[in-house]
Order: sequence, then C-alpha cells, then structure tokens
Amino acid sequence: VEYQVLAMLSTSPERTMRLSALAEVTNASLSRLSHLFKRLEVRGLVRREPDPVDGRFTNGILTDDGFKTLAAAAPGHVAHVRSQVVDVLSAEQLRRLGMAADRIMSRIDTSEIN
Amino acid sequence: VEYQVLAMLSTSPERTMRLSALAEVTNASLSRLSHLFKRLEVRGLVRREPDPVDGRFTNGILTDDGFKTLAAAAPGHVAHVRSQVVDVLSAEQLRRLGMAADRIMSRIDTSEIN
DNA sequence: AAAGATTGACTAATCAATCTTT
DNA sequence: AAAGATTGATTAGTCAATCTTT
Repeated sequence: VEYQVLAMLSTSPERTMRLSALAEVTNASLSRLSHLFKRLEVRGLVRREPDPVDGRFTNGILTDDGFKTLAAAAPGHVAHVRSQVVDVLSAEQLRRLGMAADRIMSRIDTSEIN
Repeated sequence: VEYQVLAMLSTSPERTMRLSALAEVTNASLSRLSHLFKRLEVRGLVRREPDPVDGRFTNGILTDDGFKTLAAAAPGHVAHVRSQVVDVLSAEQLRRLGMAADRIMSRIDTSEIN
C-alpha cells in the first residue's frame, strides 16, 4: 500500500491527491491510510495540506524525496510483481483474476455497514 | 487463519495436526502460526503436545471447548464467505480464481529463500 | 548440521472514540 | 448532522535470534 500511495501520487496533477481518494484506490481504511501516511511523512516522502477549497479534505503531496525514493524502488518492485504474479499466469488468466478480484471487492464495499 | 486452524484440526484424526502442517495448509509462517496458536491456547480452544515419535514436532490438538466454539462460529462464517465471495462468482470463475491463486502461491513458495 | 518450533522486539493494522469543517 | 480525518489503545504480523531434538 505504501508503494501504491507513492505511485498514485506520482502520476497525479501536482503530485497531489486527497487522503480519502488514496484510501479508496488502495482499498485501505481511512484509519489505516492515516497511520501509513504519517509514517511516510516522518520519512519525508510525503506531506499534508488542508484542501483550500473544502477544509474537510486533506491533500497528500509527494515530495521530491518521495519521488526519488519511488523512482529508485520502482524497477525492483515491478520486476518482483512480474515474476511472482504476472509471469505465472497467461494474459487471459490475469485478466480474469483481475475481474474476479474487482467483483469481490465491490461486493464487500457495497455490503459494508460503517 | 484462526478459523482455518480450528477447522483443519476438527476434521483430522484425533483432532490433531503438527504445527508445521498447519502452517503449510494456512500459508502462514511458522512464527506467525506459533503466536496465533498461543492465543488460541490461552483461550482454551487448543492445546499442544510434543510428538511422541519425533520430539522435534509439536502436535496441535483441538479441545472440546475449541470444537464447540468452532461449531458455533461455522454457520455464520460459512454464510459470510459464501455471500462475499462464492455467490459473487460463477462456478467457473470460482474454479479459475482458485487455480490462479494456487499458481501464484506455489511460485512464491518455490522462490522463497529462507 | 538441519528441521521444527519458540521467543522478544519492532512494526503495522484494527477498532472505537474523537475532532474539525461544512 | 454528515464527511473527512486523526488519535490512542489494543491486537496481530514480521523479522532475526535462539532453543531443542534428531
């Protein structure tokens, strides 16, 4: 999830995303994301800013250090996922795995009582 | 994993299995399983015994209390998994999901350097 | 030495309660 | 009140080191 957060931020405009949006795309709870983001912040990889438009939102921003750290980690991370997951399945199998996972996650999301 | 441990024990001869075997079927590390088993033991759901044949093994045994707890939890647990996973996919999709997961897990297992 | 298992320290995730802004 | 987020306490998982038995 830490990698996902850094990666999502790196491809976003201004390298910025709302924490609630990050929680949603990573399928993490808001509480988990808040703790996780704090750890990244302590390490200097991200920072927070209240949304100037709507103060309820908090914007997460990737720092230059965070971008460098992501860039350094990416090749190894991608290679690892490829060798452990992607290369083990056919293109068709991988597509079907993704579809099944999406179905299950959306079912869980809609049935949850918060 | 706690549920899996209780369920596996309940269908084993003498309601007994080696901890290393439990770790393998649940895809948990031996360390994780040891901690988890200790928690179940504190709750009185399982107990340990050294294997009389080979003292390196530890046998995990389901207690009567553990069996009752499992029996009480099973209907709800099964219904939940069914509604969140099984019922969301077709029989064919479910079979393919299982096969893909098995492939990935066995790849991870064989590439691991302990 | 190797296999099975355990331990303790550290890190991460969960859960419920709380706070802020709208 | 509702949405977004945070906090602190508890529980769980990880990692490396260690112990026991073969």
